[in-house]
Amino acid sequence: MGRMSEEDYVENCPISSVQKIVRGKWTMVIVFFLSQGTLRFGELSRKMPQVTQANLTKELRMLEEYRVIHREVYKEVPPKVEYSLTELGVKFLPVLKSLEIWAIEYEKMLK
Amino acid sequence: MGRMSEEDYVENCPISSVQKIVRGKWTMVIVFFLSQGTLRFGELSRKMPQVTQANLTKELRMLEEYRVIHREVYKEVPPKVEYSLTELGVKFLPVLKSLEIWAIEYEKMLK
DNA sequence: CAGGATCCGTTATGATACTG
DNA sequence: CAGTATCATAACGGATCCTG
Repeated sequence: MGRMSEEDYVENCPISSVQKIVRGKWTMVIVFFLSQGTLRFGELSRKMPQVTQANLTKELRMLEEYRVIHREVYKEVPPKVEYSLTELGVKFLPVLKSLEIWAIEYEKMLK
Repeated sequence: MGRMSEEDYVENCPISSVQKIVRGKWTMVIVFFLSQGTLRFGELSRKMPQVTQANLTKELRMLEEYRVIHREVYKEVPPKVEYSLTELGVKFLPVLKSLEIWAIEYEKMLK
């Protein structure tokens, strides 16, 4: 493959393929929490009280579909579902970190 | 400041303050293009044919408001407006880079 | 307990036409 | 050239109730 022209960037650039993942309102927060270890749905939900269960479910399903997190269902009563980062999810942590660094720069700038 | 508890993350974490910037559908693409140099509205618009002028304007205004880009208006006829990255915008480039790295990992994973 | 289903208002985005 | 204005639609986000 040759050099990518600027004109093709929007179509071909890798970022556009993952943008829909990053754009989820809670994806990064979810990844952050799961970076500290496996969590059950209820635990995650309690850490993010602003998010309704319906929306949390939606985001989790999206992250699962994109293979950022893993969903383990235990066939028990009462039901038990655990979420954890996949390998791909772990590899996302540097992105989270660099964004955090920028966020700090951003806050400094506001003063 | 002491350690941030997990429970406070969503409210206090720096990321939430910049999330709305990152979440813009075209913000990262705009920043990418401007990282290569100043561009006029029309030039940028031609590089992103998927985006309507109206929406491009909105995103540019948002990025300007958040001080990621600078908007220079020349009082001429015909009008001329140039966009460029601010210092803060330049500092965002590592984030873009780390996301790109992850995106490449992501594509590999799909095979 | 985990999350599915539904309703519904708010944003986001798009197409198109128009203007200083 | 660099937008605005208008209208229409789609996606998002929240609240509420339901179920294996």
